[in-house]
Amino acid sequence: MSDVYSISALSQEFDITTRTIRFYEEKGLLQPARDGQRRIYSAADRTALKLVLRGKRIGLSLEESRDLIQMYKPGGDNAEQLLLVKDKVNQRRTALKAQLNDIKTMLRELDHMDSRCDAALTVANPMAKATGTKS
Amino acid sequence: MSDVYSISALSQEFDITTRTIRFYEEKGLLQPARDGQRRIYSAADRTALKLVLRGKRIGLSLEESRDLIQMYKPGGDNAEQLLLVKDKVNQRRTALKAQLNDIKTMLRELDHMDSRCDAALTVANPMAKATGTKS
DNA sequence: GTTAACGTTGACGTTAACGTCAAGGTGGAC
DNA sequence: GTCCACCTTGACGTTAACGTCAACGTTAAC
Repeated sequence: MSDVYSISALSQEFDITTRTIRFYEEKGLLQPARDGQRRIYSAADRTALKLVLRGKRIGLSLEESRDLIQMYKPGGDNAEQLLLVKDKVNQRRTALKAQLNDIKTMLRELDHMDSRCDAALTVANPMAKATGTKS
Repeated sequence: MSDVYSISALSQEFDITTRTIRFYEEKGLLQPARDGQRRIYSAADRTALKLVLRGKRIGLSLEESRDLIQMYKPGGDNAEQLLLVKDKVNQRRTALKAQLNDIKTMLRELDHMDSRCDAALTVANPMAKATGTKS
């Protein structure tokens, strides 16, 4: 429950290099506090880092993740800002839904290929049982 | 229903440059036939290209897409090959399911942010109606 | 027969996202 | 006080995925 972290602690937790973490700071994705020279990461910084890494896993660029993090933050702006954020949120949501469909389609195709492999294997060796990995 | 395509026809259809298509060939993702010098793309080539582009949308590298395309192809190999393919298929499937969960989580968070924007807007201006974009 | 549209092969440039290495500061353990 | 593990800031290198440009072949239209 120590709610501050060193750079190496975060790098170990998420299995990334310290260089990567510093790089994210260069790009404006993180703004850790300092103790003298040393970087001190808060729980919020850690959360932001998690967001970036999840963003990477789903194919977002660092710039896109930075925008998302920005949207997460202040919240209490004027109406114009809020509408702009809402718009961006909805754009991203539309993109994610499309991506979700792409993934579902590919999963169906992989299921299909798996079945066909099983079929071919059964023909080659009717005694062996297919390993059930589906769903 | 013309089942062959020129490089520019495909580039227009998918809104990519001809350079990109040639690059994919360099990387072994496409192997179009030739009419003299000219590249001739079959329906199968076109399908492979679609797979690559979908792969990109969901964050796959070209190398990963090439592997997937390879798995789609022959089918009638020996048992050892088939088991290897089955294994790769299942690895990819596991990864895609994880990615699917990441996306669903992010979609939920975006929904949440959208609601909070609406709430903040309603406080600022109780008369205006929120634009329903959800689900 | 020449022009315009389309194609070809290099070859070099660019951007994102880090890796790698050098040179040095710093704080606690002994 | 002197290691040593950890941290710092540069600065240059690298890989993937193309963009861009030059120089040239080809073919259907006029």
